[in-house]
Amino acid sequence: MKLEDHLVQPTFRDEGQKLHMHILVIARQLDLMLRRILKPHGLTPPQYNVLRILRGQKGEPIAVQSLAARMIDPSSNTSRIIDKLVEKGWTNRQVCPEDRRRADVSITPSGITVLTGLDAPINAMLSHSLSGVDETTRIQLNGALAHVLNNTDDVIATQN
Amino acid sequence: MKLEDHLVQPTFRDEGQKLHMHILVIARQLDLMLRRILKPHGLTPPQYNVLRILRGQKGEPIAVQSLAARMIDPSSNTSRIIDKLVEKGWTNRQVCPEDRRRADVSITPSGITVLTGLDAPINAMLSHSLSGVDETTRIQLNGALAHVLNNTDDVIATQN
DNA sequence: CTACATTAAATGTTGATACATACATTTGGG
DNA sequence: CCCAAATGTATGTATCAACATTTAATGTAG
Repeated sequence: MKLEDHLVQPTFRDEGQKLHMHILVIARQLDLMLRRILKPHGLTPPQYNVLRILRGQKGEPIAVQSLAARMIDPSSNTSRIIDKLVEKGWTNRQVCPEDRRRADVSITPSGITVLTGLDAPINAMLSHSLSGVDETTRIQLNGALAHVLNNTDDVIATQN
Repeated sequence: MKLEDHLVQPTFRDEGQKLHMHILVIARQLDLMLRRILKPHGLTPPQYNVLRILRGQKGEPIAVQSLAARMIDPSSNTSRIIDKLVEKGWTNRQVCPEDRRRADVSITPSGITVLTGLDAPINAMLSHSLSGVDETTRIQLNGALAHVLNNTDDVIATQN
């Protein structure tokens, strides 16, 4: 199904507009697919994102703000996302002894287990979404998108 | 700012993973920038999306479900999004005479005015985000992303 | 014509999100 | 040592979204 069919639109003004729409619609699709895989496990995409980061820490606890900086969606509600994960027993949170403002977060063995079960279906989904896009094209895409990301950063930054 | 800095991650497993992250992070950035432009006007991105579609109808009313099909984010809350726009006097909604289950929606002159004022800043923002990406590259990107979109559709469709 | 299914839209409910603010703790200048 | 500013996290609030259900209108089989 082409982008035009997705948006029931015969043509786009130019390649730039089409590119924006492609990015927005694909991001939306990826999010939807991820949500469907996660839902039976009681996880949302941001929660999954946090668990992935914690697993990457290999046992090293991490402060909430460092976690937020690594998230795809660095919302200001990282605390509440962690709340949910703690409730389910997938993460630990404890006040950092050196700086009692900080909260150290880490993943539990049970959290690792959940992630392990999700690895296969999620990798399959992601890999399927890129099937038919060869390595050279992937590298080209990343190169161009790095440029776009750099441009958007300008705007975001000047308004902070 | 590179993707690696955004996610405070030294490297990515492969180009595919990087591509996914690029798409998700850029979509997030575009949404954030759009939100910032719209907020002073009391609009959210989905509301803006609806107004754009209605303007594209050039006066022709459209049913709620057709509207939903054209939206970037075809949530099931199109009714409530229209509620907000009607409250603000930017759209009309009236029962369709031929099929009284349907509700015909159209944009008001005041809605057109709001959109007109937004055109310049939003086009500037979008065009800036793609600056430095030449036409050839844009076409290549769209070609590859059309492929990706096609792949994700498989997954979405088979689960409907 | 009635009964039942189907369609279109609206709404109830629950949970998540953005943004602003509050609270607690630490830091650093005087 | 004290207090103002900065920092790290949590929470209040309003909005928004997803999903399920409801209401109303139309289509269709017998």
